[in-house]
Amino acid sequence: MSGLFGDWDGSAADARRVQQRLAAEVMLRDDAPEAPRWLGGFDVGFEDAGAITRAAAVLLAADTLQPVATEVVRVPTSMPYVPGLLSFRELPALVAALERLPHTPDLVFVDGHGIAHPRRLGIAAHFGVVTGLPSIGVAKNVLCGRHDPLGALAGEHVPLLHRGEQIGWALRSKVRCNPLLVSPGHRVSMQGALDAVLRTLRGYRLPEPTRLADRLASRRD
DNA sequence: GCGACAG
DNA sequence: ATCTTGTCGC
Repeated sequence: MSGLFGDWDGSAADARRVQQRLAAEVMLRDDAPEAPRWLGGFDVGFEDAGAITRAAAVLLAADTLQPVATEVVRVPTSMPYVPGLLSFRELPALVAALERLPHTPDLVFVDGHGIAHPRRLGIAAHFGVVTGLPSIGVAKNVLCGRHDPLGALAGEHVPLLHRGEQIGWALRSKVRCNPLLVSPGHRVSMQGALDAVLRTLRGYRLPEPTRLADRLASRRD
């Protein structure tokens, strides 16, 4: 593949065309050959009033969920945030951080949506397609679609629907916290995405991979 | 035409 | 996303 965005000409209209083309390559089946050994957590933050994009990558052992390596990459911010085009702004930094990890993750969790996107190519799905890695999107807010009211207990979940199809799940990951929006990115099924997030929750609203990356990207750690 | 709109 | 301490509620 020629780069993260193919032959994108830089315009918003063309970015949407590129998304439609890449969305056709998304694979929504669990085809992981074996039990994942390494998990990856990815998120982006900003410095200098947005002038610098700060990408964080965390590698965790799948069995213990303990971090074994972290990477932070800082690059000049290339474009403003445009709803629906988040990956064009954040993906380059995230992939750079991925390439610096000592091991390639077997399954990746990205802060943002997977296929729960107008053209079914949120940043987690885009990340998966260009890297070829199984990926899952974990977002804190809805971009498109809607869902029924959610129960108050941790673990309760309902489908996130858009144009008559399920694009993800609204998940109460922790009591008294707003639900998470979970959606498959690439090489993961709808059920597989939910199961993977449930398995990596450890008492916080965010699953460990994304929670640790979040702390690094937002300067807190 | 009028809102909504990941991070 | 980010600017930012204490504070209300469970």
